[in-house]
Amino acid sequence: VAQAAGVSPATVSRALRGLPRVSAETRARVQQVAGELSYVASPDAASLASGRTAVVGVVVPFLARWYFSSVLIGAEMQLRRSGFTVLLCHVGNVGRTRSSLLDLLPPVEKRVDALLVLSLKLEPREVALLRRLDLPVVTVGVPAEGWPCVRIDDVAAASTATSHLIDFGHRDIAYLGGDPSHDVHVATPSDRLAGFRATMAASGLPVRDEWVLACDWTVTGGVTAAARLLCGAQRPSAVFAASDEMAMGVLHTAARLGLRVPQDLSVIGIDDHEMAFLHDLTTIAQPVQTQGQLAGELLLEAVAAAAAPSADGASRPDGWRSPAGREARLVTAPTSLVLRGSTGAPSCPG
Amino acid sequence: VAQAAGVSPATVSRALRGLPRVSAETRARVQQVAGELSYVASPDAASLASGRTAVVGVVVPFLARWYFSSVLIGAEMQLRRSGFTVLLCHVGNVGRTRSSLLDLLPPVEKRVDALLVLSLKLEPREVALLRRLDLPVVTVGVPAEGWPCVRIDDVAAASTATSHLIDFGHRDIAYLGGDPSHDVHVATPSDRLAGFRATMAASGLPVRDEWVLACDWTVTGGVTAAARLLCGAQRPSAVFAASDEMAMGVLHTAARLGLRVPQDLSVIGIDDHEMAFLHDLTTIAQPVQTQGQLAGELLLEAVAAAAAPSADGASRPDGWRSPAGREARLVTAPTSLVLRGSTGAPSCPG
DNA sequence: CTGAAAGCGCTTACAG
DNA sequence: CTGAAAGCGCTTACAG
Repeated sequence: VAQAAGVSPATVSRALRGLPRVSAETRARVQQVAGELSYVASPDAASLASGRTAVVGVVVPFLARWYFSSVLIGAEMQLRRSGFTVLLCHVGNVGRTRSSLLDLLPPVEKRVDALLVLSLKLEPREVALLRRLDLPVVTVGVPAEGWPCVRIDDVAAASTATSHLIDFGHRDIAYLGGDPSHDVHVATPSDRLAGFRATMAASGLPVRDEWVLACDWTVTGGVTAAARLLCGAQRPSAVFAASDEMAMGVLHTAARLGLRVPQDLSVIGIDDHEMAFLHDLTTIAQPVQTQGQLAGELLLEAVAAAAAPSADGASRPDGWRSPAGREARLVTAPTSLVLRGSTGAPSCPG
Repeated sequence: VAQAAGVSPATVSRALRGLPRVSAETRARVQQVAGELSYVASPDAASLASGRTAVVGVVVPFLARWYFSSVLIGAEMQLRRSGFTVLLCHVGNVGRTRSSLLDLLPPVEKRVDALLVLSLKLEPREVALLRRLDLPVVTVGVPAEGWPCVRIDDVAAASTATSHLIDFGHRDIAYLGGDPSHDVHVATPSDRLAGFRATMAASGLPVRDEWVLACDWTVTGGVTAAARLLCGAQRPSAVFAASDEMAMGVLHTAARLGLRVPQDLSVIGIDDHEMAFLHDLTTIAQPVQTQGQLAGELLLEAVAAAAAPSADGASRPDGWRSPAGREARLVTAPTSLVLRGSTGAPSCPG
């Protein structure tokens, strides 16, 4: 350590961290010496002594998908601004099953101050683990277990998309988005399906079971699902895909089948994926990176609250605590319809 | 700690880590108790005491691009297999400049055993910092400073792509890929441009300066570069884009201009991006995730070597060390031409 | 094979 | 405002 600079380690510690009880003069000297030696405090020792790590674990199921990597970026930038670093917890999937948080978290749990969980469907044992860890948790995409959450209004987004198709005169509309029961581990926003169904019902339109397709949310998933959907004798005049990646897959299959878009088939997605414009895809845009940023803020708040619970807890009568502070914060990001060329009126309505 | 289990902390430590000097019986008991208490050793304390952290920092310029997130996944999975965790060092870019490793590394440097650097153009001061840190470093994409590196043979890949176009009869070929001097911070594989030039020269074809375009390696970058390229009076009959994302942008612009592909314009890229097939894009495939995995392996080797340098160093005469061990390992991943519909013979050759 | 002791590099009350 | 002391939870030689 840099005590060779003339003072005690305690003073160095205080000076470098900007704590109050140091004279300006001493602080300046310490800072200068530290700079010259390019000294950096060891975070491990600091966290051992202080109990805080300044690290946040981010649990993410698919690092390589646009949505997840974008959320991650947003969160990372926000957290870094406050001096936090991101430790990756990639829930790589092996075949149809994914690695469990039960295996993933142990090397991480004592190294982080909080956990950010992106759209993961948690098993009961995983939830139990998370609770036992007693770390602040924030989720993105789908509310879970009463933890604070950042997401969009999936019902409204799906409703907007569905209405858009209905307004064009479509009646035979298919939905691609994953029957929740089929999804192994990603917590799909099942509200999107609910929004679709509700909007169809409100317009007096039937939803055919064969036209509600489970899909793994990837481009290739969209390709194969669309093949099933569009090759039958009866085919819909429009498809609402719950993600742009699936929608792109649908467009690809439609093109291979010689279907004209939007005359023979309209397609709408959700996301406004960075490549959606290449396919002239109409979609519901959501601010993905911003959601990550908001999640980062929520997490910072949660860490602060966990660090100083006595601030407004101990000083008040016991009953006071729960009513105000306990409400799980639910932040809803705005969405908007992005009109492009993949939707239009059906060529032979009805 | 779980010494409530009957033995000393030292024994617990040895038992749980599988060290030799413990009886099978004791070990079993300790493991059981630890399991019941769901005890996990604190990595911070461990690293403080042992000097090893089991964490690797990954420096990545663009988290949201397919290439980088795929490499990251590959590396992460490989590292996790050996008990290592990934700490993210995202070099977010602010406008035309990026945040410096000088700011990024301090919170990370004492927390990691090694550093993986993905295609980043390092400034002299950053290189100096990296050297001073004395951590094992491995790079991906572009060899740097003699550190071990995983990449593809960029010259060969570019040569294959260029030859492919020439074989179709193209003579007027443009290159999109970033003049190295224009690139602020990503270490573009300038070998690709070199490979292009060499192959053109070998066929006696001229390379026009206006047809070698700097580009930021994104889809939108490809769109705008192509607009510049294809609107002029003189336009090439083929474009070789150094990445699929740029190539997709070119295809988009070509379509808007009413050019037929491949009759009016052939386009080839490099990557075999997961969405390349949607655009029927001919390309040079590279195994991206695998490269990440290989980089992870190299990093593990480097960590092991750093941990036990005396193993074959101290026991030999001094001169022995350098010759054999110092060679920087350079792993080259294979590439292959993926033939799709975006390339063909020009409609009016010559 | 096992335990007692020292120490990793910080931070945190506690005295001055 | 500053320093001396204890301790964070492990690991590592060193004795038994």
